[in-house]
Amino acid sequence: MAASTLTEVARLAGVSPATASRVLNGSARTPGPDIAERVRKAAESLGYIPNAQAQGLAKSSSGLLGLIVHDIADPYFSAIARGVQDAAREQGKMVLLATTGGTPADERAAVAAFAARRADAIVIAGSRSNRPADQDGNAGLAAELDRYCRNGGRVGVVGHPVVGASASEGYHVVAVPNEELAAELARELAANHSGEFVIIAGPEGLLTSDDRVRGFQNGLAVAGRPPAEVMHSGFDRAGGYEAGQLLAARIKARQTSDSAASRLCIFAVNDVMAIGAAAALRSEGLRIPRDASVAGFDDIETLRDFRPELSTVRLPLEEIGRLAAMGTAGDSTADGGAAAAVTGQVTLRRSTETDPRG
Amino acid sequence: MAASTLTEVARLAGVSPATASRVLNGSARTPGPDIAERVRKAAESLGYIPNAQAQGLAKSSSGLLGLIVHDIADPYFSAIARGVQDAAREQGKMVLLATTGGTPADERAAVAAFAARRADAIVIAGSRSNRPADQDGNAGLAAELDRYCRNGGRVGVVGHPVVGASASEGYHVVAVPNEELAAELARELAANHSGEFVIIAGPEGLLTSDDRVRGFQNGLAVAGRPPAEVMHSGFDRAGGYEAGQLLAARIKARQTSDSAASRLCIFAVNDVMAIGAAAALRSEGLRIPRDASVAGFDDIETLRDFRPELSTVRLPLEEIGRLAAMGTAGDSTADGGAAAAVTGQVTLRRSTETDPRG
DNA sequence: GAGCGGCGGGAATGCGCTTTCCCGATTTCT
DNA sequence: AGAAATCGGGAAAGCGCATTCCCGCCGCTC
Repeated sequence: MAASTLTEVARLAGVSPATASRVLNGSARTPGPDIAERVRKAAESLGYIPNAQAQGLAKSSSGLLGLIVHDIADPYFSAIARGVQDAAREQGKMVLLATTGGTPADERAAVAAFAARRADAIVIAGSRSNRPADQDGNAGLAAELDRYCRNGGRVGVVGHPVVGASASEGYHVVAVPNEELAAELARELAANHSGEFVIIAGPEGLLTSDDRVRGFQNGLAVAGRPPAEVMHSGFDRAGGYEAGQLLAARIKARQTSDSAASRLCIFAVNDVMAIGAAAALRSEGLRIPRDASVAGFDDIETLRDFRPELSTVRLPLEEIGRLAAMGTAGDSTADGGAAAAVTGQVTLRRSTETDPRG
Repeated sequence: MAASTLTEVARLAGVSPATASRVLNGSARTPGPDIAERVRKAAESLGYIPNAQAQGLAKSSSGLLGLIVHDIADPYFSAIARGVQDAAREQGKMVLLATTGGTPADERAAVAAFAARRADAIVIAGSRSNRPADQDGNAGLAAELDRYCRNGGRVGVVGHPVVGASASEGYHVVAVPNEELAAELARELAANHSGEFVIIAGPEGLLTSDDRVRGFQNGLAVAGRPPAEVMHSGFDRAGGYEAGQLLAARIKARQTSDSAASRLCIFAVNDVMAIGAAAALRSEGLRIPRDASVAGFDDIETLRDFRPELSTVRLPLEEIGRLAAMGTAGDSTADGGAAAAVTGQVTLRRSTETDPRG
């Protein structure tokens, strides 16, 4: 018992399918009011729901917006997803979700699937990777995206252009000033911390992580500080926790050997890693900011109630998602490859206070 | 420059479209190996991507799974979304996302949109509402869902059946034992708390909230305690915060007037509300669990690093999403209206400790 | 060796809708 | 008033694919 079709509606209304189509789905030509009314009534009584697949097939455009994220349950991505969803709704589109865990091969598959569904646009969130192991995957992804663009698809990328993608038109990237903001964070921290800095980074090759590391080091340099040691770990809470454990041991060793040692200042390249690191320190009996400072990046909303309040860089995640999605609308050459601008804000809070009461 | 079509591939391979279709998309009849090879090569060289819309139109099934949530950025929903996404992937489906803010009217629209896209199944997460104001909306939603089911759609609901929906086949609900678990939580808390209980609930009529409140009260009764006062507020952090402010004032008043007053035990019907309440108390200079106990519900992953650790009821959110999505697969009468079972676990942590060192 | 079943392939139809093209009936302009 | 422009509606041709039906060919049996 399939849903009723436009033809049935037309027959019931005593008009041609063409006319029914014109009245029910926005057309340039609007039939007479009496006829329109009749059609509408017929549609109503039949509970007619237009078949979007058929519509899409006929006008070759689907009203679909593909969204690719690493993990929808990660608050970073879900915030972006909200923005994308918002924008999509405004454009009268629906969003198709794909989660890939950040694997270029999976991302490629997702792009292909979106292309198969003839999605009008694709938004890719999530750090690009430059690891040697992802070389092939990236090439494949780039090829797939290029093909998609050549076929008239529009793509919006959050953060970095896809590695190796030729910046053909239809491309749009929302640039996040990770490097600049990390540098600013470093400078501000350096102004208050006399001690040593350590960076807990994600896997080497993860562009977002690399950018933030580089920016932070630059900021340190500007402030006349030596470069911070960089520890590579997972880009998630577990990675932060792991690195935190290592650091905890080191901090404790230092405290005993050299009681005057200045506090370590730890910069984790994202908030969840920072939380992980903080948890590790705490589980080792260390307190923040008394025994060490900890800063993150992103300013994840759900984490704002964390104590001590995390110093971080606020990123307008939802806005970023919006922009990425919005950039895919409109005429295709308006901003071929152009980058929408987004700005963040260094936000110093308790976790890096230097007059530790805690 | 649209993507290449099956016909083009067929022509290039020197076969008929029928044959090309048979080799490229799983068919019962498999053409000879030599021909298959030729077709595959042609497809490859043309970068052929099957048009899912056309496929769907032809075999009337879309490979789409619709997911309806209140807000994808809410960790509760994003956890469920992950489970749904997982299940969808296993079934070779893609998920279509719709966020509605919990408004039945919007939910109805989303169902209609999914129906238009001929989604094979729809999963609805998020508390059903029974408010008088939602009466009409609920009726509309129920009608839309029924129509969808009659047309062969399958729907999975998290928590409660949609208000007013006739349990036709194709329906599947993942029951969450909110009431039982809340009762258990109440009993366990009552065993350790001699003081008064207060419940911070969501808006009246929100089924999930109501269930948890009812369960909690029952548990209290079983433990020989008088019913707790119920404060209604928003179902989110802000709501919890607001209620928390009121309670903070009360707690402080009590502390001054009656120094021997026992600590209040606050049950917020979900974790984010509990966090909000805790934040409010803290901003008023109160400490948990020293000045009051706080418990939540859901055990949101991102909130596990909150301090004091929140006592709550662990719900296997991801699993719930999986089950809801899985339940929509397979033959339609297997469990007409049946409920998949899910169980949670009361998890007492620091926020309700009665020997407060904090 | 003639008849028959089976198999590999193609022609054709239809999924439900949009849209161009066309045609008769009004209008409108010179 | 006659011609041209306009409008309101219908017929029909796809959109890209799956699938049913059909046909020719092969090997098989008796």
